[in-house]
Amino acid sequence: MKRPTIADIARLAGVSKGAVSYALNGQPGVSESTRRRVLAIAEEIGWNPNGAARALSGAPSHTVGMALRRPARILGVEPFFMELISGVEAELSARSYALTLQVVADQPAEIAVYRRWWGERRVDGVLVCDLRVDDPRIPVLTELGLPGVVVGMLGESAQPVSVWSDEAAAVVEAVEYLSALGHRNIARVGGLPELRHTAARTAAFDEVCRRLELAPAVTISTDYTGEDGARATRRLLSSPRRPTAILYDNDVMAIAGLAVAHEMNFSVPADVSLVAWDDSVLCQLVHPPLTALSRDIPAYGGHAARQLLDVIAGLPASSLQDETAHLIPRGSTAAPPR
Amino acid sequence: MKRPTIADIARLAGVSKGAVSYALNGQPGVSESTRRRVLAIAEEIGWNPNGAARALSGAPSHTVGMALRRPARILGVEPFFMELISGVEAELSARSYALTLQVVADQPAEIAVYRRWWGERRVDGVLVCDLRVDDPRIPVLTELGLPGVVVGMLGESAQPVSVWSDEAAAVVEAVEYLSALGHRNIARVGGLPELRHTAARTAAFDEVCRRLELAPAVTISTDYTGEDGARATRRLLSSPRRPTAILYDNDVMAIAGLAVAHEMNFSVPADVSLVAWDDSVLCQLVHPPLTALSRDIPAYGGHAARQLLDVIAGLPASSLQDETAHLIPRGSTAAPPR
DNA sequence: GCCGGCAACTGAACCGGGTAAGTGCGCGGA
DNA sequence: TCCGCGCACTTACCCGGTTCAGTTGCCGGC
Repeated sequence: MKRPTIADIARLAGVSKGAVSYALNGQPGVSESTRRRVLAIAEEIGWNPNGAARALSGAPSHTVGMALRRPARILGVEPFFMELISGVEAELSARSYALTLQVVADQPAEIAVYRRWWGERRVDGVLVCDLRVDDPRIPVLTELGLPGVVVGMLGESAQPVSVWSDEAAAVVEAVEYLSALGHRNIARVGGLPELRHTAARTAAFDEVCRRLELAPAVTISTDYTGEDGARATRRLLSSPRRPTAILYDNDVMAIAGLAVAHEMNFSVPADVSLVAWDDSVLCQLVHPPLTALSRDIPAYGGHAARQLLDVIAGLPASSLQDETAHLIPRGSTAAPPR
Repeated sequence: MKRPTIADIARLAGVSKGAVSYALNGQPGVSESTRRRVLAIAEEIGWNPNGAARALSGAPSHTVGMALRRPARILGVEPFFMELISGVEAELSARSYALTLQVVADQPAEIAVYRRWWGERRVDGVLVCDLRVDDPRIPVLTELGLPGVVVGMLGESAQPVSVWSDEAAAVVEAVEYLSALGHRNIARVGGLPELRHTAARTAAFDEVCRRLELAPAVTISTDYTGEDGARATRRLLSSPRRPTAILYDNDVMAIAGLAVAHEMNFSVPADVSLVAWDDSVLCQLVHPPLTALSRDIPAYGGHAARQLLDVIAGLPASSLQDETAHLIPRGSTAAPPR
């Protein structure tokens, strides 16, 4: 089936292409009767604007890009990302924007994708995740003038805009709670150390442990996978200075850690307390249900999407501090063994 | 920053636009030395092809579309969809295709999205999910000539191509297993009855129960949510003819059902056996771990993506029968109470 | 020495919309 | 009666890459 163009409409309506364009775009320059006739014909023959042609004339693509740097197969089991994406998608689809996802292998590939998207005018802006310390992606976005919003830590900086939450406050809440239960030796299974928010959490963890005069803060770095979380948990529970509580940087690792505790015949929470960061439905379904630092991740993604659309629209947008994760005590935390 | 165009390259190389186009696309018509010079200049000034301009001349968009008809916020907690998407994305990104997701409210909206994508030449093809009986989307794709691959039941039909698995065989395997354990009264918590694969499962369930001379097959229809699964389970476990085994059409409902069984003080598997369909990591983490009909969903998505790329490329593609889900017995199934 | 044929280009049209500049016409005012 | 003005259009060119029909220049063969 041939796609109808404005030239077809023009022929049927007996006017010129230009007049049709004015009519379809609500521009002045055509009479009301002509406009109605043109719109009726467009509707009747099922005309849709050709995005490519519009884009050539500088129109926005109504698409937002997200390059994800992780193995695609991991995506499906990472609730955080999927909830984030669903929140982004909810906000975008409400404004008739589409989301283009591209999984990339490494940072150079991700930067190449941004350059390509920009060169191809394929997206109007991008959401940048997993911000690193001195992230090379930021100067690239600035150089290209590609609108971008950072999801996660960047701080109060105006350019680029970011949506972030107070990681330090959440760490403090969790550690103070465990400390109040009587724990003196708390370990942490942390995420990738080169990520900014991991660094922020580690710094806050170190500081609060010092302030409360607990055992020196131990953080084991992982890649966020369940396997790595299980490995870290095994190491912690086998060590001579075995912690009585473990704080995990995501829910997948916490659940894997719970399975390891069972496997090693430690009772949760009697022998060891566990706290998850991010509170997907998983945390409530395991036994015992996991105490978690909970936040509304889809909302987080939605806010990021909205900020990005504002930046794209040229509206004044500033960095937005999202809700701080708050502790939801469940069955996986209790006083330490005497 | 201004985006460089082939006109810029042409000026710098001292040749015409046409020559540059030939050089960049590996077409004959330019000498090797000129080609090298053009490529070097393109590289140096950071040229990227403008996708819009290419698309205008009929080039493919290297994008595949997927319209998802469900509330965006649900997406994040539905392991099946997320695993499917991750598998699709893995296959696409390996071939430098991007995936455009769009959440839609209902079927007319979904069809409108297809028409728009087609009119805008925004995607080269689409993946169609949740096929219904007499699905109106299929004739629309045919009418538009928009390449599409159906994910899920369509059968052996050549047009459009589908990727499917043998739902009936999986039902039979599960029921025969339960029957061998001694169960005579098996109920099923099924998905949306208007979906094709649900219909196939229901038919197979009815038939195998009759063949094995079990109690008449009871299927309760749900919308796949955990809430609906819990409700259905409560109803089944409260009924006078309480089943000794329940087969769920997805994992989320099975897990919700497990929680209901606990809440009603039934022991699993001593009092009632549970079987999940689709085996996300969830099933292994709950207690007892759930017996499940397992299949490799990311692979399923990957196959669908590959079929779609073949159809787009005009290669001869035919419907593909994917792996049949196979039963993985775990702790949630045992002989019925005496 | 002339012609055919080919490689290596050039120039222009084209894709489908957007838009600045130009045109024709009717109408009101001086 | 003629001018000026503004509406309702048309014309023409732009965006950036593709493609086809020419055009040039070089080489070989007779």
